[in-house]
Amino acid sequence: MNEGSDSRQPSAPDRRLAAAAESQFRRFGYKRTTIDDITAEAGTGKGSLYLHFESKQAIYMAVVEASLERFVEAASRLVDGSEPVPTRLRSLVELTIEHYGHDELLCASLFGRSGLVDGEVARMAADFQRTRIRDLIRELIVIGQRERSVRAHVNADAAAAVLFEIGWAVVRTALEGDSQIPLEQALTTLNEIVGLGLLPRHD
Amino acid sequence: MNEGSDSRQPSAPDRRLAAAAESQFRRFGYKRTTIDDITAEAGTGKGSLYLHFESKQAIYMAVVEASLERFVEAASRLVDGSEPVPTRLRSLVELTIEHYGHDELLCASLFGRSGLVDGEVARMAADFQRTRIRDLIRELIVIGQRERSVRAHVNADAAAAVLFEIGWAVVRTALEGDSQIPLEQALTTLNEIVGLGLLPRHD
DNA sequence: CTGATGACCAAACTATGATATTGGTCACAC
DNA sequence: GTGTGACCAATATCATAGTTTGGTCATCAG
Repeated sequence: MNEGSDSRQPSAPDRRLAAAAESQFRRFGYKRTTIDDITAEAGTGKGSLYLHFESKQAIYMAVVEASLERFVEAASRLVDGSEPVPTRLRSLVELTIEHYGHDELLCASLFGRSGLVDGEVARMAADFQRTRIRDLIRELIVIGQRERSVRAHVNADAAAAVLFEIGWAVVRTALEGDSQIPLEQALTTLNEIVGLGLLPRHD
Repeated sequence: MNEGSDSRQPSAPDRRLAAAAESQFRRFGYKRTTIDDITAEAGTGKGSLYLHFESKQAIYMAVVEASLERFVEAASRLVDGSEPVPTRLRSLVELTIEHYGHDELLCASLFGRSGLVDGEVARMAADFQRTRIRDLIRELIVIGQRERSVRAHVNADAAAAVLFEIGWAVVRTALEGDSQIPLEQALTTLNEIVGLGLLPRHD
């Protein structure tokens, strides 16, 4: 069995299908990609797709999940860092802007403003991403509380939800280029407010 | 001249047109309200509308501006209060939720999720509302800094922009009923983070 | 003469029917 | 037993005819 440089290499069909799907979804978006597009690129018959994935939606979600894991790996390294929690939060926001600014597929499904994907599958993909990112924030708060660098009085779930909304607003504004103030200033101000609060401190 | 209880009372045509427009826009939304609807209710000819307002958009914006002033008056009373700034902020968020939950016309133009209004005029109306609310927040911060109850180090413009995004996210989530956590808890957590920050305090 | 009116019209929108496309299925071939 | 692609119901798209509407301005009334 020669498994050399043949471009139609005999890897598992589900792998080939997933890779073809990612390629087609990134080029045409969910709405315009057909099952025939995917299976032609994967070199399988149309019906074979349903041996491995339940539906067009299911293979799209698989692509979204794999794409998001790339982001989550980088983000987890930030969460595990040693800087103050607000600084790590700021870095997480920056990484999100950077990553989503380069990943049209994730961006389209999370913000839903393009013609590339809409309807139920877009909602599912967005919920998945939101939940995953919110979990990262929660983890960061719990770590901070364990390190005693975050006030113990803060409820981790509620704070994660609130901070997610905050970070998401900044990310959305940055990606839409629709900001009232420069991004750097917004991040700095956010860092201050989230870290130190508005009230005077007597540290 | 008997100006008694006649329903077609001889008030100024621009007043009658504005009132008729508000009535029709609230009932049918911008998209479905026609100029004939408005002028029929106002008791004028169709062309008379253009003696007082430049376009359908212009009369809609006049209605939005008048409606928003009702909200701003109540909100200004909060801003001028004497409680801690984060508490006033929280009250402002609560008032916004309350007011927008009852004003479908403002809500539709600000959030743009209904079929009542869309396109350029919705953007204009939303920008107007955002700017006005952001100004209220800025005023609150400046007052707090003057009272020395807000840290002087915070840039008022940047903080107003960031806090607006924060409050807006909470308002939107509350009105969409799509929250991960109870609203009361979100408001409490928001109050804590915005007021005290995440970092330990040695007050 | 001045201001109000509503008929008019170009542009936009809507409805409808015909046609094309596509996700999913399964009988058939290997 | 497994993979395939023809098939089909459901959905989407397109073309066309008809309707509606924002804005204009000639006309009329006071």
